[in-house]
Formats: sequence, structure tokens, C-alpha cells
Amino acid sequence: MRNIRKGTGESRRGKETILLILDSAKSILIEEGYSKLSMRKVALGAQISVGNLQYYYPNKNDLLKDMLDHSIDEFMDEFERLRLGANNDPELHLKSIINFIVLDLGNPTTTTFYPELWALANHDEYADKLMDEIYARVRVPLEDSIMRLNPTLNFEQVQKVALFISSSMEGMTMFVGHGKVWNDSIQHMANIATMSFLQLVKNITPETIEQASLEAPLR
Amino acid sequence: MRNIRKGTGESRRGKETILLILDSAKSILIEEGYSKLSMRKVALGAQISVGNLQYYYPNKNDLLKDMLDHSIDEFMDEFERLRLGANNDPELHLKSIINFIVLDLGNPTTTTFYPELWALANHDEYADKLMDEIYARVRVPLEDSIMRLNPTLNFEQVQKVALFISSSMEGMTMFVGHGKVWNDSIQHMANIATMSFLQLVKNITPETIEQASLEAPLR
DNA sequence: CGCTAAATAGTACGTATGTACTAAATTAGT
DNA sequence: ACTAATTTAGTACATACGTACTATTTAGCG
Repeated sequence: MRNIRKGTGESRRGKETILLILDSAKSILIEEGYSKLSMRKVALGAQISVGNLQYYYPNKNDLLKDMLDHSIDEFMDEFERLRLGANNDPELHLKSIINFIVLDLGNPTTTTFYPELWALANHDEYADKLMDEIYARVRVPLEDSIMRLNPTLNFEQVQKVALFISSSMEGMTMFVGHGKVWNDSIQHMANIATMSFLQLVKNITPETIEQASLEAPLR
Repeated sequence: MRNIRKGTGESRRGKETILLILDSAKSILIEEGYSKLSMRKVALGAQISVGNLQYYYPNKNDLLKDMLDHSIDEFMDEFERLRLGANNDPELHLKSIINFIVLDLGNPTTTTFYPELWALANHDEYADKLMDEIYARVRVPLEDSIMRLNPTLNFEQVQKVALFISSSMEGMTMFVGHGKVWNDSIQHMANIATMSFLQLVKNITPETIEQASLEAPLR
């Protein structure tokens, strides 16, 4: 027999409980990883009973989805603020985005949350869809700057350069993130990234992107 | 009472069984993720009994460690072959490394295995240590090429540029890997990466790396 | 107040998991 | 061919898990 969700969390009290639940779930995901995320642990962390947790989230998958949504909204709100305070100078705008994202990697939450999300996305359709949405939104201001800095590129090419820059920064997570070996070098890495990306955007040509294969193909 | 490992896998038969076990474990990790990796599933995949699995790996952690070692050795063997066939021309050498790593992302195993490893490394000391070792070894030939292409950098600076290039490529995993949305663009991304990294290596200066902060700091 | 809905706690059940332990079967060396 | 070591299978148990279900408490409102 199917259980129907009853807890809509419309009252003050309900909303607070939901926040406690989502925070607890996120903490467990970050501190112990998805494999250790259980309904019982989430309830314990939120200091409520398992029954109460089920009142709001009848099954674990519902909880996971809402937790991912909630966690990502937090990042997006910050990012949106940055986007709206956009500088008219595309070079300055690009620099501030790079700086924001790279320095955000030093945030302990970011360091552990995103690798969990990436791993999850390989096995969970919803996490995968969510990832596509986040990064598409992150790329928008990048594409805007790139387009203005290099008008020779068509939109598809602009998209690919933005994708390269975005994914490049994400890759630093595992190395310069919080608690990582190279964490002390995070500012130097941001410098290298900024210099590298600016040069790339300014000097890349449609031909370079579209060439059939590299000069030194693997035998 | 503590159980002692008895299966050393010294005989032909034992070695074969161990391979079946490791392959099974790796398949499950890749196809279903670490949260679904259980002793029973591994035994089932290897077509042996749980008791037999325990004979070789008395506990799950031992199995995990050996599986990670084994999986990474496979990649390293390939990579070592590339390193030994090193080109004398540092630019060509750099290009071939970039090409190798980026195109390897199209491998379905790589696409899913590495994000699992990164997530694991945030909660498991051994996985973390292993990661450090792999990427340190990947960086060696990069550092060699960079040093020769740009003699103005000291070794610490060379290391950081190599780290940037390496992590940048790893970041593409989540976007251009097998089954990912941008997988069709993998060759274009390799082109962008090659052009971008070469320009970076040739034009970066010690001052650019070491500068205190960016021109557009976040308020 | 009293009444209804929302929120919370508690219990129960079937299943999965890690691992300890025992026994049987197979292999290899002499 | 016999024996000892290796390999394999099977069973058992305590614990953890997801979730269905019921009962109790709390909050809001006429």
C-alpha cells in the first residue's frame, strides 16, 4: 500500500522542522558521504523521531531530492548576487566570476558536497539533471563575457570555451579545496586560472577549436 | 575474536579468483556506486560464495583498498607507457599527454570511477592517500615539459602550473565524459585545452603567479 | 472553551549487511 | 596414493536499514 506525504510544512513549526531535516541530511552527506546517509541518522541529527521524518519525507528518495535542491539553491543565491552586480567591463566581470568560484572551493562545504553530487549524478537521474541545470546557469555570465571579449566566435564556440573554463575550475576542487594538500596555494591557482582563461578567451580562434585532431595523436 | 586473512592467492587458482573478485567489485562501484557495493553483491558478481570472498578479503575495507589499488594500477600502466615513449620535444610531449588524458575521459570506466574515488577520498584516508599518489605521478611528465618550455619559473611555480593543468583536465570528467551531455564535443575540448595550456606555459611569469590578489576582489 | 488538523513519537516487520565460524572439496607435493 | 595446505561453500547472528502503521501530543481557530 502506498503511503502519501502528509507533511506539507505550511506552518511555522513545520517549516522549521524541514530546515532541521535538510541541514542534518546535508551535514551527513558532507561529513560521512552518501553511503552513510540513512533516515535514522538524519532524524537523529535533526533531533526528531524517524516517524516525524517520515511525515515530511515518506521515503529516502524524496528527502534526497529536496536536500539537493535546497543545498544548491544556497550556492545559486550567492552566485546570482554576483551576476546581478555585473561589471560593464567584460574582462573585469570574467575576473570576478573566476575569483568567486575558485575561492569558493576553499569553503569546506563546497569541497566535499560537489564530489558527492558528481558521483551521485552518475547513478541517479535526478542528481544528473540538477547538475546540468546548475552548471548551465553558471555558464551564462561566462558566455556573456566571452562573447564580448572575442566576437569572432559563434555561439556554439562560445559555449565550449565557457564549458572549458567552468569545468576547469571545478577540477580544482579535489586539489585546492578545504583540507586538501594544495589548499595553501589557492590564491596562486586563482592567479594562474585568471591569466590563463583571459589569454584563452582573447586569442582563441574558431579554427583552433574546430580542427579535426591534434598534431600529436596517440599511436 | 579477530579473523586473520588466510587467502594469500599464491596459487594459480587463487590469483584467478582474486581477479574475478576485483573485477566484480570495480564493476559494481562503476555501475551502481559505492553505496551499493556490498560483500554479497561482489561475491555474486564474481560467482563465488560469500565465504570464499571472505577467505581472500576478511573485511570490506581490505577489499576496497585492494580494488582501488588494482583499478589505479591499470590506468598507471597505460600512462607509464606514454611517459616512456616521451618525445624529446617538450611541446609535442605536452600535447600528447593532454591528448591522452582528455580522450581517456571518453572511457566509460574513467567517467564513473574517478568521481567515486574523489568522493571516497573525502571520507576515507586510504583513498585520499592513493589520490595524492596518482596525481603526483601524473604531474611528473607535465612538470618536466613545463620546466623546459618556460625556464623562468622555479620548481614550486612549475609544480603549480602542472597542478592547474592536471586538475583542469580532471574537471572535464563530469561534462565531456562517456554518456555526458557534451561528450560529442570532446575533441573540441581537447583542442581548446591544448591551445590554452600551451599558451599558459609559454607566457606565464613568476610575478603573475605570485601576485597577492586579483584586480577585481570580491567585496 | 472545544474541535480539527498538523506535528510528533513509537512500534513493528521484512530485508540487507558485515562478518564470525564450521565443514566440505580441491589441489599440490612427496 | 596419501597427506597437508589451499580453496570453496554454507550457516548463523547481531545490527542497520527503509518504511508501513498507530497512537499521542501540540497548535490554531471558531
